[in-house]
Amino acid sequence: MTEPKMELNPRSSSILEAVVHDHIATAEPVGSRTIAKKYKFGLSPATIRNIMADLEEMGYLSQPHTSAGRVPTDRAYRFYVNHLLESHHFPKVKNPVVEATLQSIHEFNELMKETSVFLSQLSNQAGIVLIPNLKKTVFKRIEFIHLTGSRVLVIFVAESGLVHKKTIELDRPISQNTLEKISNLVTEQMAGLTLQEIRKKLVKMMEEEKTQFDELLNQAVKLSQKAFENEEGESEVYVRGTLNILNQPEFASIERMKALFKAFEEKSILIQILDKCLEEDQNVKVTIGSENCIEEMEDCSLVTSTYKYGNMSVGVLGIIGPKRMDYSRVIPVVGYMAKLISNLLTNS
Amino acid sequence: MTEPKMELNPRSSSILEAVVHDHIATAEPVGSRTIAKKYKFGLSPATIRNIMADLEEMGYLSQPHTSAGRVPTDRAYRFYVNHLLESHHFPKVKNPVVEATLQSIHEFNELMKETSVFLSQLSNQAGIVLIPNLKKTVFKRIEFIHLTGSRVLVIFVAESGLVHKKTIELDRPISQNTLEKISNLVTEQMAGLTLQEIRKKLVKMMEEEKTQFDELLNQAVKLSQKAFENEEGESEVYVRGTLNILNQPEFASIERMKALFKAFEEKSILIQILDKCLEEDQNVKVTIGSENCIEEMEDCSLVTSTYKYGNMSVGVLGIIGPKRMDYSRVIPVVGYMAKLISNLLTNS
DNA sequence: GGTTAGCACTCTACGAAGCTTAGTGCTAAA
DNA sequence: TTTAGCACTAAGCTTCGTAGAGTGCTAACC
Repeated sequence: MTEPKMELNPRSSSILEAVVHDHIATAEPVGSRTIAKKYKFGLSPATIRNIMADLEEMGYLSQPHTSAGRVPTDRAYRFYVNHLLESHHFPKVKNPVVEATLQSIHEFNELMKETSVFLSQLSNQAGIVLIPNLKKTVFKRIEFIHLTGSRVLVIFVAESGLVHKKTIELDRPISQNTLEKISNLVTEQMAGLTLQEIRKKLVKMMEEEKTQFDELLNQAVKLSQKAFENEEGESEVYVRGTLNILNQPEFASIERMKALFKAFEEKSILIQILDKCLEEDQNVKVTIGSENCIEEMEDCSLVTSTYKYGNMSVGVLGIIGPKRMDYSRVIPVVGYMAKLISNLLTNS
Repeated sequence: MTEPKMELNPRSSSILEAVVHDHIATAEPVGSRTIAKKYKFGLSPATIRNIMADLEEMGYLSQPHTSAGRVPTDRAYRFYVNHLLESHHFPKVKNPVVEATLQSIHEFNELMKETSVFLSQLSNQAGIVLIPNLKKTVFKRIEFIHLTGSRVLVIFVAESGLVHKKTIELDRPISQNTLEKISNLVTEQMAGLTLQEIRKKLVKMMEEEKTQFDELLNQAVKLSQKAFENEEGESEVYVRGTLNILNQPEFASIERMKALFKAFEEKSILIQILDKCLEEDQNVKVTIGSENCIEEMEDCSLVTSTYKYGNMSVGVLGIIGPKRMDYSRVIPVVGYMAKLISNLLTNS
């Protein structure tokens, strides 16, 4: 579906807005009489019927059945979001409690978990946060800690405050003392680099190491290799407040619900969608219904925004709810939270 | 409700078993005709009706309405689990794929997450795992790592392999170098102790420190205090495979579902129940319906077992599903997984 | 005395019929 | 171009009747 060539004239556009607006409020198909009564266009139901018939022909509205009112299509929501919502009419969002609470959390993952909770509470939808994966990370420290036997815990600390841990298994035990030296050595070499740069550097170090044999360096390279292998893909996502969605009338049917919860349980689906948002890196992005290409979620919309560490977008946060959501309330919430988190990450 | 004084005679008992068995299989109220036909007692429906009426009087069966068949009560399930299931008839559970997969996971939390997935898959119910909290932990290393400014990452490593992290904020920055020394000092002092013992030791060290002033020791004590404060209560629980429960006919009603998912989202409810299981520390424990005292879960049963590190029970794993579940299949699964995890934790 | 056949009774589930209601499309007049 | 009017449609609700499953009770049977 492409945008229709034919422009909507102002009157049709207003009617469409009214239909979308009313449907968002009531969750019911909207009839011509309702529009005529509630919204003072000075037109009779008959006229509005004609216009609605036109809008249906153009693909903006559809009828569940012959004698029902009209329901907005995905295209209608898209038009509504792109052309009818005016950002200067958005309510200002500012919540001191949220700000204070988030400021008091020092642990990165805790911060993000709490963020997803607030997103869901402020929007009355489900809140989602995609945690930065290591690809986007500039490392600050790499720490090796001895566990049991030849098992070693690796702690990655990113400049952004993100902490990631991993366990690796060696051929033979290494003492905590040596591990400390290695930690410092590796950190010295790798601090300030991204995963990709570290990979390159590792190759280079291996070659150097061949010429000038150094036991410690040798071990350091080996450990780093184990530490950094298989570490690109891992993304994590927090979803909170899914109950909010359950309360929406459109998910009263068990089958819909199941499909949706399947998508939530299979986090990989969500990650896939959110990764796409991260790549596109828009301010606040709205993905409506089937635009997200996941069958289970064709009744849902996402409102997302990337959040930044410094100048780099490192993750995505937002909300997920039925297509029929109050975009004018939700969009500023997501924008607000993204800015808030970006500030918190960058200035701390 | 206490156990009834009056013993069930063998015939009533068999009939009760048949009713429970059939209801588990069909999810429908069970009538006298069904029992007479499917289970060859050599009795007519009328006789069975009489017996079922007796069983109802004794509180083992109930009727949804006058002309429906009978449904087992909680007491019936309890009797079934306690007296009618014979563990030597349980199917043997052994799954090489599960064993191999779990063996290959080195990270504690990953291991537990995967365990909850396997629990759900093997039982066709929702799998749950309660992670050990620090109360039950014997510490092995405590590591302080410098983050940004005066922020310090604390890594707790338990003997069991459990790794817990936390961020603390100091009055003023401390260099990584000093932190390393403090890490070693604190580890030296605290290794092998439990949280409670560490608390005691900290008080003692504070007093000592007053008499013989030592800058490093001073800092170490301060950091430890911050690290160990507010760390008792935190429990974590993994729930996987909730979709399995959605497919059970008794949760076809939206309202039931919502109640259940509310309980799942509010992890604190689950933690409360599981903590109780941990205290009681039975082998495999079955909690039926209203026995768990949580209104939202009165249609559910839990089958749980503690898992051990060495001789100490440190956590709980199990499954959660409708009361009407196949206990004879589920109980051995939980037992198997508990043993498997205990072995993995202890011998590694 | 326990067991069973028979029968009246009860309640639910299901479907058809009928009514109401919301909303449409079309036509003809303003 | 707009509007009033009207015929039409489909869904939802209610009512009613029926079929079916299952019970409890009684009386007969072994």
